[in-house]
Amino acid sequence: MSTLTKRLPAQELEQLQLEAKFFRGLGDPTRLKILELLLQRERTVTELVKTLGVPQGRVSSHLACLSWCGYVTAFRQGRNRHYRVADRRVRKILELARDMVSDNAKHIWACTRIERDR
Amino acid sequence: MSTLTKRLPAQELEQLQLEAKFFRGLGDPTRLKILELLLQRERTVTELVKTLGVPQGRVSSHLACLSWCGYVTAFRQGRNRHYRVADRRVRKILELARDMVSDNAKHIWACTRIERDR
DNA sequence: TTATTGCATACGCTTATTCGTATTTTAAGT
DNA sequence: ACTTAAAATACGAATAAGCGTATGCAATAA
Repeated sequence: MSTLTKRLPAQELEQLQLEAKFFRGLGDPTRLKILELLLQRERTVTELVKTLGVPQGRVSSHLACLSWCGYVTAFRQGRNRHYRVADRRVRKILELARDMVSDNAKHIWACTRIERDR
Repeated sequence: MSTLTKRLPAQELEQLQLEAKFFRGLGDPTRLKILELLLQRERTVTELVKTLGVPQGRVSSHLACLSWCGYVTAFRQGRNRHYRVADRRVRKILELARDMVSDNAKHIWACTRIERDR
């Protein structure tokens, strides 16, 4: 638990923790790839599993995570559960990030405080 | 290491990993608070330490992280090292996120796949 | 109702990330 | 050159997050 806890008003702290958690939702390559696929078109879990080549359980977990953070929504249709991107802002935020990353790729790559191969 | 490794072209995988890492750079409340302070105005490490109430070493580490990701830049002036936000897009991305978070606060809070009190 | 398909969740393990604390490096000021 | 303020880095301990595997659950179809 961060030392911030002791210095910031509870409400502000909570807001920061929430935002941090929100960003961590985007901090995994599999989840980013899922979002990319869902930005193309809505998909079922099974479709994602097939495309990604990642075990079904893990895909579901990642989807749960994305859903909690508000990046995607889901609905049932027949036997399947369809996922789609929840919000226009998702595309915006990803584009902004991609922009910045391409400007700073070498730097980020060199950073040792966050591991790379994940 | 994610299973994606085996299914994606190396270059695309690397791009995703880079972006994920980039977002994880924003995935800590202390770093978000630092950015918030730097968006107000440029500051030295010592000033940040005083304001945050966080040990100096840790502030420096977080700054290093933010710097590698391209969120901040620094320059020396006299004895001090001044940090500032590197890019207009930083403010944009944070505002976008704050927007989305305020729409989804309850959901994010309930997510158990990412811990909250950090 | 039973079987089956599609999806969500659980659990132990491994790997990342942060923290606390201490130490080292850097370079300005004397 | 020497001192010292300012900042960066190191290291072990603690916590978080991801993975593989297995199991549970729900709803449709038989």
